[in-house]
Amino acid sequence: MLKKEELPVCPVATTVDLIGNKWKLLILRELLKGTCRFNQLNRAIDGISQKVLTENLRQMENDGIVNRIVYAQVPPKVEYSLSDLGNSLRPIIDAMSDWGTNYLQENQNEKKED
Amino acid sequence: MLKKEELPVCPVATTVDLIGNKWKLLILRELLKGTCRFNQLNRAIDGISQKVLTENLRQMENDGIVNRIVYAQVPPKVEYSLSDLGNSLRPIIDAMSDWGTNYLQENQNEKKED
DNA sequence: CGGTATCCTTTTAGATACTG
DNA sequence: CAGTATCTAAAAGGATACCG
Repeated sequence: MLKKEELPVCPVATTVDLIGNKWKLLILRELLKGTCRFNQLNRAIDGISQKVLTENLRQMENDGIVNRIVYAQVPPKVEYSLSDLGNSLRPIIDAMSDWGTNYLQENQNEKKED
Repeated sequence: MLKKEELPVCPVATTVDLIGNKWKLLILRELLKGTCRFNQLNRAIDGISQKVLTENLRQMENDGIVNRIVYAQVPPKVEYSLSDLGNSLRPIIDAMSDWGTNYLQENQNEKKED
């Protein structure tokens, strides 16, 4: 039996530990649109480097959020997609998208009034 | 933090720029429960240092998410609370809380089967 | 109590070159 | 194409001392 002390007690902290950083949230945004190849992700996520993208994808794969399929062909083809667990994160990204949309609108209105 | 003019057009990226890091998400979790004094926050957020807490609170204040009220008394009393903008982030933290709750339950079940 | 200031360590990220 | 390896720069965070 698992000791309670080994589990983070707070649900928010648990989620934050798994996806609470800039790059993972942006990777999620991209993969929620559908399966993606490595370079597609690299281009779609503004400012991310190959190294950082690789590192974060590996972590998400280890955490069971992302699936990685390697096609045995030349040139190589690797497809990334969300697992069921990854897909279940959609409401979080949706909430962020909704909030951001609203925020950008307000911001736009402010600029008009200037 | 990006200046307003530099904000990416993407709503998710916008939200991520404002609150997409570990400590801000945990500060939000705490302040969504209600007004809080500095040391209360410091104790409630596991592992955060005084310095990091101060820095993040200042940024959130500058971004219009957090209100800071200083009472002119000795010993000092400073209360932090969420602005309307800050409160409007609630659905995001709620979604993270819901997901985390589920994740912890699944994790618990898995361990029982071991 | 609620901070600042300073110094130092750790973590994260960028740049570049190379490879199956 | 999809990485890895290496080195460096920058950002984040910790420890400690001090203050109104």
